[in-house]
Amino acid sequence: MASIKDVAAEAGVSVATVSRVLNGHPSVSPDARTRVLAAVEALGYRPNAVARSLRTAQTRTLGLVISDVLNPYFTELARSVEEEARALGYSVIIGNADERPDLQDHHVTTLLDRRIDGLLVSPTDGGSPRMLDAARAGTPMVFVDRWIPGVDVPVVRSDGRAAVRDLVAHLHGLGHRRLAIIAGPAATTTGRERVDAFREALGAYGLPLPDAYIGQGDFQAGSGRRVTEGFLDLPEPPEVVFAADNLMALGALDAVRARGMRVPDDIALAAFDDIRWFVHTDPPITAIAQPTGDLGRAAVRALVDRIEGGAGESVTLPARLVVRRSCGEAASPHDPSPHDPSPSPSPVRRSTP
Amino acid sequence: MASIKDVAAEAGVSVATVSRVLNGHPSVSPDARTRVLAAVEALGYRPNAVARSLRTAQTRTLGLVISDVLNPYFTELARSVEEEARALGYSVIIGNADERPDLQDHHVTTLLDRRIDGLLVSPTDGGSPRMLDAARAGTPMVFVDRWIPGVDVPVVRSDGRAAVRDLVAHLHGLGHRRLAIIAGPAATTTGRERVDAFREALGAYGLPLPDAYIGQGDFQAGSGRRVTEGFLDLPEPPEVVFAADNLMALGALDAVRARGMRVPDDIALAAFDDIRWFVHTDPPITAIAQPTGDLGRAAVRALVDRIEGGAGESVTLPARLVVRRSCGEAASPHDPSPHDPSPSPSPVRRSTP
DNA sequence: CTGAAAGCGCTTACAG
DNA sequence: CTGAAAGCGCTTACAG
Repeated sequence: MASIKDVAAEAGVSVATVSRVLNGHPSVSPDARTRVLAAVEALGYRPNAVARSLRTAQTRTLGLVISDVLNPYFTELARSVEEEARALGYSVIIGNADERPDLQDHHVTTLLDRRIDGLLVSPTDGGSPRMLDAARAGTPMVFVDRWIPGVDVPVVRSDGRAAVRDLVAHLHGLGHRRLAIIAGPAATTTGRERVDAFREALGAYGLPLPDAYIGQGDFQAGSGRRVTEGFLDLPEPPEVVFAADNLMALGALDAVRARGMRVPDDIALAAFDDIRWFVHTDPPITAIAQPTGDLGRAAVRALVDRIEGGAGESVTLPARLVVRRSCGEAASPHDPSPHDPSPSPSPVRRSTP
Repeated sequence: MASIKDVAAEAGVSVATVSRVLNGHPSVSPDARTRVLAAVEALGYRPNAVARSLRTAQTRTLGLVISDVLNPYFTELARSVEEEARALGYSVIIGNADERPDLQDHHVTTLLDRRIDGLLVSPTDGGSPRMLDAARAGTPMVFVDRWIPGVDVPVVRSDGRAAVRDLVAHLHGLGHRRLAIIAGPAATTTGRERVDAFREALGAYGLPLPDAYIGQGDFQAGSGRRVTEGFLDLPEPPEVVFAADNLMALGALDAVRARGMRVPDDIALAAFDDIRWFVHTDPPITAIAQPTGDLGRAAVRALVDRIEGGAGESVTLPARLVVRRSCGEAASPHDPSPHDPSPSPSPVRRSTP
């Protein structure tokens, strides 16, 4: 592969001059510039980013460590992150932790070894030593979606509290009183917060959230299935299962189906994190939708701000409830939720007779 | 951040010795080794991968350019690629082309500039000049899923021919005679092959595939919707729509639903590329499943083989038909397809009454 | 077993 | 405007 030396030789100038034209430095004679450009063209020369990074001490690369690529929520997040980063002149390297702290650590380490300019992370756990070190050592960092309390790092996330309240209001209005939740790992903020928000919203209606109605999941489908089976085995099973993410909702659906039961007739189901397929599941699933694309973009802007020496503001965006049919029929033919600006068909429109 | 010099000073040895112990070189005295290790520990030293790459001319990194991260098929492919690469000591950088040739080019260029050791690509189009150049220039490369004819690069893919034949047999057995397809871009091999396989399979039953029944899609949901609307507007609409990927099937579902029609009663639907949600859609969707994980792993092995000077064998794995209910009820209570080793519930088991 | 030195491909003060 | 030179952080023949 041609190097800058080859280009210099071909153009009859020094490597310094080649470097200057490549970097748009103003003090280069028009003649030199054209000769260099011609040489670049002739040799198909492309600057070696590795060498450039070593010299300039910046890689123009962002690391993104997500908890699970197979979760459409994170996939969409990753896509918007890459998009915004590209717009700002950065590349992004994604590390998938698969909800495993050890894998998360592996990726953080690898990314740091590559000297990425900044790190975006949605922590799988309470924070590995490596990540905490990085934060303390001053690596520009921003948390997205999930975060670690007590660490001085901006966090870009969405607040589902209001949406969860809307959901509970919706469920209560439908006559449901025994509501259960499949929680995410207690080590994650989203794992804890969604349970807290749910409990709080239930409290407003004088409803309890007994321990038996809190199933411990891990944000993966398998746990959703197991927890739901446990709920169904209870002497008094819940009337509603609220899954704290879409994959656990998938597992819940599997469990209900395996018993030959039906949603919402036998048990209602709702999920955190909306996905396109929820419109077409049987029945369409009521879900809380995050402004995923906005989160990804805001996170990148905050991180780039930090990289450039800024403070990197934290951002919290609201989530919203999207009512469909998985919790039962609405009382009126119109959407009872004033918080649903969804352009999707009215929830009472049935896709099955 | 501590450099190798700092470690050498701390340990009281030369940087050469530090480098040797870091790289497991045998000729280092036990004493020097322990001192170096202690210094590394004390300083929290981590080798700079950028510098190492510049010096060794290898990055231990693979590039993966996929057509669309939002497509679960590619997400799963990416995951298995990363997994196998990690097992072999490589990192992978993913570039998402979003089915756009210009974006694909951007990522190929960026990846090459970073001097990745090898490139795995599922081309969005007939092959950009940059990619063709890279292949010709000897960059170790392997095509996954989609490929470009006439380029001397191994391809790891799955052959859906037999599964498509099974699908057509299934449809024919159900009494369907007017079968349509939503094709992928003609510039992609999978876009062309799936139509060819479909036409061929129809031919075996003496069924035609008229132009009006070939809709041109782009592997995105929107095109699936538009094409399906076109089909439904035909004086003689098809009885079956076969979507060449899962996202276009989603669009088709949207279109059918928007008309207040039902699958399979009003029109049957089948898709290429199975996803977990297809079990829970209304109705469960009959699909052709690729051995995605195996493809990803085989592709990495082929690429690493190339990188290490091997030939990098091409691999073709069979896809299989998974019958569900979206094409109508099977005649017997048992799965009529002998090609479906799926552990999923029997296709005639109804999840809705 | 160990260290001094060269060099990977760049960028960038410093002189001119 | 231009070039020679230093240096980024490593690895690795070459001598000893």
